[in-house]
Amino acid sequence: MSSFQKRVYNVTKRIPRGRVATYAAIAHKIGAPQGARAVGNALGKNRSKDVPCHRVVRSDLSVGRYAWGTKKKIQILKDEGVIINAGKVNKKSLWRWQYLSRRLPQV
DNA sequence: ACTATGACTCCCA
DNA sequence: GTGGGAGCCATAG
Repeated sequence: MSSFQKRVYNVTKRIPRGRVATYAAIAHKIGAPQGARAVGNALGKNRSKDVPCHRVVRSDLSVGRYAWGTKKKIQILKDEGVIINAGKVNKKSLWRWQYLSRRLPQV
């Protein structure tokens, strides 16, 4: 596994249940601010349950793709409490990295 | 080394 | 809101 993939997975693992992050935000977080597409490639290869790749969405807040289907991705997110309207996740569900060391803000 | 591909994004009409 | 086009960068072949 490449070091790029490791970085993507490590950051993705830190997204809490009930929150989402964007491909672009992850790319930026790992020091590749233009690498959103590469992040998608890396996540697309993951099949491990340890990496909650269903919590990664597009910048426009539409859900995006998923190895087991978009339907499944939406279903899991809803189960986790993420509100989805007209195919887009609620802004309030966006994970903000700067809150990492604080208590989870109310959604 | 080079080309093609894609779980993306931005910009403009 | 929508659709097309270009730019982007890690991978695969």
